[in-house]
Amino acid sequence: METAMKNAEIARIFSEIADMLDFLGDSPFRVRAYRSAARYLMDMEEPIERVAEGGEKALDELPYIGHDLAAKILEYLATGRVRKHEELKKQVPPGVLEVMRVPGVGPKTAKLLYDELGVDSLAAFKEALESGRVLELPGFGEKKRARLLHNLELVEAAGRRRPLGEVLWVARALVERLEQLPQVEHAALAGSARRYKETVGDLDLLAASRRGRAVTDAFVRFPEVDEVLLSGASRATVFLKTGLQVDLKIVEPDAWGSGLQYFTGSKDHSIHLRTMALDRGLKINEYGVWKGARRIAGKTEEEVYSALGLPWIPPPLREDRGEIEAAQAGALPELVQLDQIKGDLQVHSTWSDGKATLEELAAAAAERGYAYLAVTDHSPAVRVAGGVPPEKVAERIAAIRAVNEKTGGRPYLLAGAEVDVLPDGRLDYPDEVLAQLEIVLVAVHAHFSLDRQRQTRRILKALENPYVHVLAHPTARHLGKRDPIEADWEKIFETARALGKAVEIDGYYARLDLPDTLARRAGELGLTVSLSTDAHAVDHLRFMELAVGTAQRAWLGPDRILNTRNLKELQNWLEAVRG
DNA sequence: GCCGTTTTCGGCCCGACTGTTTTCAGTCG
Repeated sequence: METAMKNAEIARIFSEIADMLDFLGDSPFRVRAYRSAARYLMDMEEPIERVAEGGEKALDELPYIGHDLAAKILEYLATGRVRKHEELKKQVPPGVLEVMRVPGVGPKTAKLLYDELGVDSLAAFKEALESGRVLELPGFGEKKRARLLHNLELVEAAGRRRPLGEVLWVARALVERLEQLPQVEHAALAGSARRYKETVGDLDLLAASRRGRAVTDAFVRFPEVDEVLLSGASRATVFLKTGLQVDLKIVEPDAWGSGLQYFTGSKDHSIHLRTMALDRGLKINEYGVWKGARRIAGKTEEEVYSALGLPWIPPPLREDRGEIEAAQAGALPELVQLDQIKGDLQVHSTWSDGKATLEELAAAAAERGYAYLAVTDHSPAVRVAGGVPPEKVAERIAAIRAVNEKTGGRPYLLAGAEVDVLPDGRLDYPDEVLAQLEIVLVAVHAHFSLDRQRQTRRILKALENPYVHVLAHPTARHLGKRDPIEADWEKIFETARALGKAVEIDGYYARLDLPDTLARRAGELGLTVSLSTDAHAVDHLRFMELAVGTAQRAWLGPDRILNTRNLKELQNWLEAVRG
């Protein structure tokens, strides 16, 4: 399988260059050029070194990459560094970039904080906010101080945790590399990433080998590794060039199952299991299940669970949220699987802010074996997203139909929209426009801070519109950047249920919205759940795996999921909603 | 720094929101 590790490394360098230029007051257009290139590199699945085989010319042909950045990519691939990046780092204190990551702090504020108060780290920023020293600065008042303090705490709470989707594919690449080592019998991703937890602090990898030292020796020499924290016979901890911490543990092949169980966690789940074991006169550790000095299980995870009289429990359920009791009762839920998904129910095209044309989306969906794809471009209120004005909707629908004509409807593109919910709950398209669309999603994109009551009323009103099918990314959160909006979800779910409408799990890696716990509640209340990627580029379609992982963490089975249905069934459902 | 039925320099999205301000700067999307 292809891996795109270098893409992430170069993206990080370009993104840091952008931040530093921004701080130094360079041209905002140059800053944006670096940011766009970084984002493009992160989005692309093809390894950049593969493109680079075609030389500077091939790189130059990529969007957002011109003569200059092509040269910098080649420089990085040849030397492992970019001179401009190194030079800027001498001019900008590293902590300043952290401060700029606090929402509400841009380059101007960061510069002011640094020049006037010497703020060069998050800690110094926090001190300046708490002591009130910031109030000396022009443009700073009490409200701003309080807001920035809150945002700082948000960033701190997110800590070094990263969205799962930022690291999952990196993890897979490392696992493959481990599997190729001759001393390694198996390798796997463990930890919270295996459980599809929305954010991960570090990566936990497990390898089975009789020669641990040789494995860690090889591992710390992987080209992605920047710094080695420790390396021994049974474990190694490193930092990758992307700043990500990776722990590798090695167990004997006979202990593979117990090692995998132990390092997958969660901690609460494992503690619960160990307590159960003690009640039966057994002991569990990472080396096996023990009866006295005799090992009675450990080669596979199935064996470990079976030793406790339990069926194997899928990792996304392992949070000690009732899964062990359910397993004991033989009542583990059937979970939806990625290969049961027949289509993606929220994607954006070049008609609004997507990077892919309708034709490109159709081709990418066909490649994934999808039967259908809902093209749901933005409505005009989301200005930054180039929303489609109502008078252009008919033209857009015609363009979608034309693609279906051409492809024979394989996959079938549904003419949809992601319609903004205005602050008072009215929708951003009139009913006669909504009526022309085959699928209508509604979503909040602004006015996040309405109080709970007004926010709830706003969403209920949107759901009550007879043309609406799905409430998309309901909480509007952005991992590590924006809190979920406050609303009475119980009431919203009950209303959606009564109206026969669906709620969404948006699988875009920075959203994962509904979050797992709310999605579980939605499932318990009998709601239909729509899975999507919110793709703005064809490569984003891969985030369906994250939507499915989140659905699994929410205990959702295929019968709860709207897009496990075939096209005809989906169309029947869409029509039935409108009565 | 990218891009171009403008091929070579000038344009690059720009309005809403917030908090602070007496008319606006900074940030965000």
